[in-house]
Amino acid sequence: MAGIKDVAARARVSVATVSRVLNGHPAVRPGTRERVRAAIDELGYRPNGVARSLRTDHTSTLGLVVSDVLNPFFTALARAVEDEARAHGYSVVFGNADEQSALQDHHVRTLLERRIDGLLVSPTADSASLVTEVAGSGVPMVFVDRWIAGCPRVPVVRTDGRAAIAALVDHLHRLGHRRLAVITGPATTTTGNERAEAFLGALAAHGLPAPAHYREEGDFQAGSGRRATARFLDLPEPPEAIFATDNLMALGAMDEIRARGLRVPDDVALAAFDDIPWFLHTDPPVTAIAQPTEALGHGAVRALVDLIEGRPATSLTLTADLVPRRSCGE
Amino acid sequence: MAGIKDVAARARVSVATVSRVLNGHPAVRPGTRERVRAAIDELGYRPNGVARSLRTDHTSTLGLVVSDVLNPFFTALARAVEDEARAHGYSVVFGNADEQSALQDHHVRTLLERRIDGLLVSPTADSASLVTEVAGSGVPMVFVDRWIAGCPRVPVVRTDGRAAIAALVDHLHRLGHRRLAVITGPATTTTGNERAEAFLGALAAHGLPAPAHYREEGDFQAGSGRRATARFLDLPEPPEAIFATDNLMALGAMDEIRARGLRVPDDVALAAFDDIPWFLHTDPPVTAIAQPTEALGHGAVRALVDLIEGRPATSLTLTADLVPRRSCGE
DNA sequence: CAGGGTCGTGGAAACGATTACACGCGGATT
DNA sequence: AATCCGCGTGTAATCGTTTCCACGACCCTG
Repeated sequence: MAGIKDVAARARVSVATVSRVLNGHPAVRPGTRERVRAAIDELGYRPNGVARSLRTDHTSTLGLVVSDVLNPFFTALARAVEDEARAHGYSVVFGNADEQSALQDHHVRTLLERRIDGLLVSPTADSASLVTEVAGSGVPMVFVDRWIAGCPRVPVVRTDGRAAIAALVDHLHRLGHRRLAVITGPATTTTGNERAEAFLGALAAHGLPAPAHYREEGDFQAGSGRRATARFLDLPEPPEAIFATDNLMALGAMDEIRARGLRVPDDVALAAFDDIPWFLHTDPPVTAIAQPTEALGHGAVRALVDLIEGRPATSLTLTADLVPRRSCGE
Repeated sequence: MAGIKDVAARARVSVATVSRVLNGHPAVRPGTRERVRAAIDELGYRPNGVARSLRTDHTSTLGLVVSDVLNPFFTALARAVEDEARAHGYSVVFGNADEQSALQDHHVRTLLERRIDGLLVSPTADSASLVTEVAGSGVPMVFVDRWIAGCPRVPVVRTDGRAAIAALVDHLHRLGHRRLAVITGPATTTTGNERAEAFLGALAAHGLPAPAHYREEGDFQAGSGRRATARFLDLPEPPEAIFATDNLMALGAMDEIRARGLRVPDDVALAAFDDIPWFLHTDPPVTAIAQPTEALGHGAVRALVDLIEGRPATSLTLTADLVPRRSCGE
């Protein structure tokens, strides 16, 4: 492939001049600029970003490590991140950790070797990971959705679902449900903890019981939601309502409920954290807690870009909304 | 950040030796290797992939440009691609074209500048795009799912849905539906055309009518499915069944049907191309044509890696299966 | 008309790795 | 004993850019 030297030769200028027109440097005579442009077109020259990055020490690339691409929440987030990043002149390299901390480390490592300018992470569990180490190392980084406690210098862009969860428990209580169960995320994720605690707190506020067997830990994937639901339904006194702390576990819960020939909400009510388009069309439509996913992605990128460009970056906490549908009853 | 020189100094060897242990070159005395390893750890050294890529002229990176990340089919594909790529030692940079050819070009351009080793594209419409130009330029490239006619040297990894579509028309016919409508993809996409033609062909084989007003062109996004369905339902004699050629347009169709207070399948039957987990839980479950998405992603990466490593690459055509559910009737 | 700016351009030194080549040393071969 | 070979290591060129500095031409000012 043609290099800058070839362009220079063809345009009868030096490589320095070619570089200048490439980068929009003003001190180039219009005529010269035209000659260079022409040479570039004729040769089909494309600047070598690798060489440029080596020289300038930045790659115009952001890394985004999410825990599960198949989760519609994260794909929506990824899309929002990419849009905002592009608006700032960055591209995005994605890594899918599949909820495994080893895979997460793998991606962080390769992203770092690629010398991305900044890192967006929605950390999975295990805080003994590379992420903690990197957090201290000066690489611009921001947590999105989830975070790791004890990384004080890393901004967090997330949504606080506590009010919405309280509203959900209100809603369930008003519909007459008293035995409420929850499928939490891994105890090692912040979101998992926060959502579970908010739920338990809301139960207490209503004077509702919160026995240990009405709480199962899942891993944010459909299979675990299904298994947790099976254990609930096997109880001598199964819950009247189940709250899944993410959409995939809610999907698994529906699987199990349906497999047993039970009906939502008549036999058991269901609600989920994270709203997604499909919830409108399930049988019945699922009441969910909607995060402002786009704002989350945009805010995270803005914080990261601030950090990269040397401005102070701010954490950002958004709020979620309850979207009642039929899956909890009338 | 520490460089190879710092490591060399600390281990009291030359940079060449450090490079050798980095790359597993055998001709290093075990003792030396150990000293270097220790120095690397102590400094927290991470090789600079940018410099390495410049020197070696490869980046161990593949580019994947899909038309819509929010489409579950493509996110499943992306995941399969990433898995297989990782198994071969490559990482993947994704670009989301959002069905816009300008955005697609943008991504192709930046990927090329980043000097990715190979490109996987599911091209959107517009064949006058950069993609066609690149196809001829010697950059390893393979088309996945969709392709562009007239790029003879670019392998295509895709699924042939014709048999499954014929089976679907059989299925609909057997259930008593006679007035069948189709929402196609953009005429400029190969998949859009193939699916529409297969459907029309199957109608003809059954002696069913195929009036022009039973065919609407969508853009593979939910909104267009909804609008097309609205036009169908406004017809004096609306169709008895609607076939959406992708899952998002099917979602839009359900939106519209439900908004009018009609029921699936009693008032109108619905089927979709591309099966996704949510279709099991919609009301009613929708019959779909399932592509072997994983095999598609894996096959595409293998073909691309073959190309990159100088082996002959082969096109691959898989087949799809009809998964009957309740949305077409009993 | 001398001195000082500005403007457009070119020469060459980085950036951080990989790798061809050279070298010194010890053991085996003759 | 002379030669050769292979092993472990170092020196330095190289990849394709950006960018600092220098330089000549020109214009302005005093």
